[in-house]
Amino acid sequence: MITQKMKYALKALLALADEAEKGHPEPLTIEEIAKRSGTPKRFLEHILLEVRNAGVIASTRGRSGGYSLIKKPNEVSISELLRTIDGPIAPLPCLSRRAYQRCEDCTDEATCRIRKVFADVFWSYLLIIESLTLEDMLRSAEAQQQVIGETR
Amino acid sequence: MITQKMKYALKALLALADEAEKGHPEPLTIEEIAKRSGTPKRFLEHILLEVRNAGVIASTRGRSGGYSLIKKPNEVSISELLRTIDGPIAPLPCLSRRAYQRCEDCTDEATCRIRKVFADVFWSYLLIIESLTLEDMLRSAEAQQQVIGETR
DNA sequence: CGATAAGTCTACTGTCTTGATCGTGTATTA
DNA sequence: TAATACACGATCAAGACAGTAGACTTATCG
Repeated sequence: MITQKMKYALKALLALADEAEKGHPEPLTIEEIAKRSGTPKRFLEHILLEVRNAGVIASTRGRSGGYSLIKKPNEVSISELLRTIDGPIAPLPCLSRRAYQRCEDCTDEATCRIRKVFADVFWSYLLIIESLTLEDMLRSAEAQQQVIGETR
Repeated sequence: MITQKMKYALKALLALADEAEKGHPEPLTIEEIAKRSGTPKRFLEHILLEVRNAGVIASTRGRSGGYSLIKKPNEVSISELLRTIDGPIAPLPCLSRRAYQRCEDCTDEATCRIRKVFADVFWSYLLIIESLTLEDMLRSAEAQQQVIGETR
């Protein structure tokens, strides 16, 4: 299960992408994004900070400030966002590339049957999810303009 | 990430399956399984209970009692075990068949872009993992006999 | 210059989940 | 009937999850 936070992050990015598509270069305020995405404003602050630190969006301060998308939707990787918000996506710590951790009581990774089986599943899964981008969400069928109301 | 509990469950099943393969029909005691799988004994009790309630293993009480596998390894579904031990495997509650739950603030599932994208990923993922059985783990490469030492 | 509208940063707080442990049961059989 | 095994509910500590709150910085408008 992906977390609530991840859903909020996606809704926020959808709101920003929808706005950018309309040719609007003006940033959206946290308040505005919160309204459109149905996210508690104070919680959204934290989420946007994380997404910004991941280099997907940029913020400007002061009057008429806000957030805007600084990548093209087809360059915003969903799996990267998942890692940023929810942490490693590997089923086992010993299968994670970026957050590798040896399983404490594991004597031999090479012969571990649990690792072996989940590795196979995981590689196939990665192949699918690594290719997903924000663009796939934008183009997904005849979705409404309204971001609010998307799966919470 | 799968939980520690799930890893323990898999190791316990591997121990039982290894034993069954040797033509041993005698049940293994919790104590024995705990030793072989490196699981805290008192914790393993609960895990085996759940696995038994799922119909994968059977228990006999009293002297010379213990647990034994009552399904053929190729009939023990890893995804079912995952659901039993770790809960739903769908990325969103609204995508789970057995544990379906409407997302609270979702006004229209049919047009939800988050749901749509994750649905596509999920179906592909299901295809892979639903076919996995305990047998795949048993036959996985040249694994050692010893269950202990498998990925924790 | 100062009021105001924005984002930033550090804490904190309930509630639930995870990973256990403990005590006390009940069933079986030598 | 004592010993050996599983059964089951209660409890617990630590961490994750979802959110709140307060104080602070930055930019712009009048």
